[in-house]
Amino acid sequence: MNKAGRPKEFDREQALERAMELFWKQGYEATGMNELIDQMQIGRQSLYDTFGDKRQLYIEAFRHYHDSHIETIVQKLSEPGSPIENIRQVMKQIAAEANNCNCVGCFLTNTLVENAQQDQDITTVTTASIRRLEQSFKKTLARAIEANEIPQNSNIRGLARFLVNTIQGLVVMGKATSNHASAKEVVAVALSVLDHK
Amino acid sequence: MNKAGRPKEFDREQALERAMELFWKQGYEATGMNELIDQMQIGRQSLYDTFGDKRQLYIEAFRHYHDSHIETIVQKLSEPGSPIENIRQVMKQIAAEANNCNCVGCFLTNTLVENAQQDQDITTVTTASIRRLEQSFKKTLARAIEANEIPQNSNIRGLARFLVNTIQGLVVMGKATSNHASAKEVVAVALSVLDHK
DNA sequence: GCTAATCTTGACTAAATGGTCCAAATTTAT
DNA sequence: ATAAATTTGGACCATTTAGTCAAGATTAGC
Repeated sequence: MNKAGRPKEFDREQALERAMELFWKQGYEATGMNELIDQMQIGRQSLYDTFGDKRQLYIEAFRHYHDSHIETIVQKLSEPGSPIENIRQVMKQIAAEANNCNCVGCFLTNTLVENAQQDQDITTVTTASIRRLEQSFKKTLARAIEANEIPQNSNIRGLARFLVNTIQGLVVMGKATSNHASAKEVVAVALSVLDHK
Repeated sequence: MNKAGRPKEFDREQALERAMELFWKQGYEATGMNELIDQMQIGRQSLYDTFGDKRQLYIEAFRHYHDSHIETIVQKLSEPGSPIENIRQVMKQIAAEANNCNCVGCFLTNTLVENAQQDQDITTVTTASIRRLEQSFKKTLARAIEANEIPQNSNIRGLARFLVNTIQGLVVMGKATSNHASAKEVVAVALSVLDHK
């Protein structure tokens, strides 16, 4: 039986969302617990009780990112209609987001670069996100073959990996140039590999 | 007149090389001055006298990276022989390096992700490196047109940006998968945009 | 040999870090 | 009402951080 005590005064998901925003903007090392406490608007002890330590909070924030952002891309790719058009739309949107005012890029990319290969648990979750994206593109490309939008003998695994690779590139390049026109040009060239080959 | 005092006991470039290695492996925030002093094998005060503070040292380390690594790529692209073959070789090499044991990726990419858009001076030097790469690819593609290796009407600026974008993607993906076969697949697809279009 | 300039060494500092302790507050179940 | 369970707030702590200070060492020019 749950002899539940005093209820939490904050919403767990909302606090996590705020933690994610801060980690996303600043990275793991550059973000302090005091900043997190301010931004999350919860007490210090509540934070530690609910999320463990900084590292666990970060991983939880990453999971939140995966569920709220990566899965959104997956869903858009699987929408009805032309599979290739879905891919086009997703790529265009990412190119636009990578060059908007915030310029925060992508939390997955940031985490891969800052923390993967240094922390096994983080490598596990980031790799899972990458694979999820890759599989999602692959399924969409398989549907494109069925719909006769690309040739029967297309190497869909290679194309899927290529598209994920292009996305990661776009996000990094957005930090360098913040040039939407440039990103659009890159997407146009990248998508040309799907044309009437 | 230079009333030169006691000479330095260390080699500036060598110390910088070692600082670069550490920043490269761990990033800016995760690297402490004590670690740097150990790795660089110079005294604390010598470090501050010679390089200023941590931030200036980092920027100097980045310049060192540019001179020793980025310029190497530029040089390989401009070597005599088939321009397209030069591009092929460079892309293949980067795909291999992005998946070697160290898995440190590329210092330019790391810096872009961790520090650009937060620090103006860093944004300046990283953007310059990206532009340098882009121009180098563009020149190589122009030579490819002259050599009739690609069509006269090729959009060489778009292709150049696309190739730099692909490189950034490869480095990030290397952190996620460490799968050389996958990287080779990506490069193959990417280079297919240069085929008999 | 003296002086001015530079480098080296290690002790030191003030601030910030991630994390803990504990008492008071608030809830549910009995 | 009371007891058990949980959350809250803030004081607190040990460690680490980037950076400084000062005294001694080593050089070149005079």
